[in-house]
Amino acid sequence: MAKAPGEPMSVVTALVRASFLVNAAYAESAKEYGLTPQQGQLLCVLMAQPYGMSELGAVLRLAKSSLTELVDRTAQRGLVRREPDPCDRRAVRVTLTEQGGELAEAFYAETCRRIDLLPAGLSAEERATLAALLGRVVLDNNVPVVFKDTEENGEAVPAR
Amino acid sequence: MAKAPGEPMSVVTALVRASFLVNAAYAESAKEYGLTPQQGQLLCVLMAQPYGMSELGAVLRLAKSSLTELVDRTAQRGLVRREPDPCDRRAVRVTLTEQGGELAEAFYAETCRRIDLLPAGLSAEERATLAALLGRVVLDNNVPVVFKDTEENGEAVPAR
DNA sequence: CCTTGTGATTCGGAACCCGAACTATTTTAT
DNA sequence: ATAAAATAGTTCGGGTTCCGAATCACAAGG
Repeated sequence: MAKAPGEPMSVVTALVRASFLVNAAYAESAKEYGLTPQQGQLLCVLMAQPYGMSELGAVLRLAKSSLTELVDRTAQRGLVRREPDPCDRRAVRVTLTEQGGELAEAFYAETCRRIDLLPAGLSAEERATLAALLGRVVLDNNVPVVFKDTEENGEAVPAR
Repeated sequence: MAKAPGEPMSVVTALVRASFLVNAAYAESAKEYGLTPQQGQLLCVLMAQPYGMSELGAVLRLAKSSLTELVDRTAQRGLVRREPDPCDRRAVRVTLTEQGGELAEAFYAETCRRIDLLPAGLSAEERATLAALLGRVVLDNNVPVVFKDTEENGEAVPAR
């Protein structure tokens, strides 16, 4: 049966509902920059380095055809471009254009700002604990780096 | 600049990447039941009670037209139905059919099982702490109940 | 040199998203 | 009591996203 109101939330429910919250903040941030969430995610992934399509598809967990079209649409806007792979004439590498790089940085910063507001009700120590635990879940499950980690996006967890 | 490998992950990055992880598990669970993630989410929300379209749209954070079509598709499959609102002839109420209720329960249980595996590398105490902190973030941000909370989905946080 | 495997694209089909406009009904103002 | 305004929900046009199968070009292996 459903829990009584005062009863604490399970970790499963907390993860699902937190995900819903983060998705909404991410989508709002993307919208502010005239991006769709998928385009925003593509730009964020490419901030680290150019990627081949196969690897990019693995990182984003998309079917090959889905990725081809996402890259098509994003390239159409001048934000990314396909470059020939010098080592393999079948392959292309996807990289940010100058315009795409600038938009990616701005979108990334705004997304960091918005997401950083979500745990505002926690103390610094609680934030650090949350980051440590959630970070371990992320690492344990080999989540690809769909969002880079820098000092600029919220204070880092103090070293142990 | 990017952090050194050993440096802890920020709470912002942890939230975004954890969200990616949860989304993937959710989508896999939906697929196993022949549902799309959106249909699964609709079913989960309706497990609690029937909803009017306006309230349902608010909970799911969808435009009115998006919800109309989502309900159309899900009703087409016999999983939900629209009922007239006895108090307001403009309004309809969306409720689960018997078939939809059964599928919702199965999908919900499987999703709980999958999500419950994600923090498997944490101790029971760490899970409780994660649930408490993430739960507070969820409550602080007024996240709608897009996923119900019962004793069955992972152990609850011990009472304080 | 031929066969197999890989990288990426194309295609058909479906789901999903939203804003504007519309219809029916309820609520509010006169 | 009637008209105007607001609300509930649907329709429509346009766009994004998803995927499996099929295809072509190229690389690797036999």
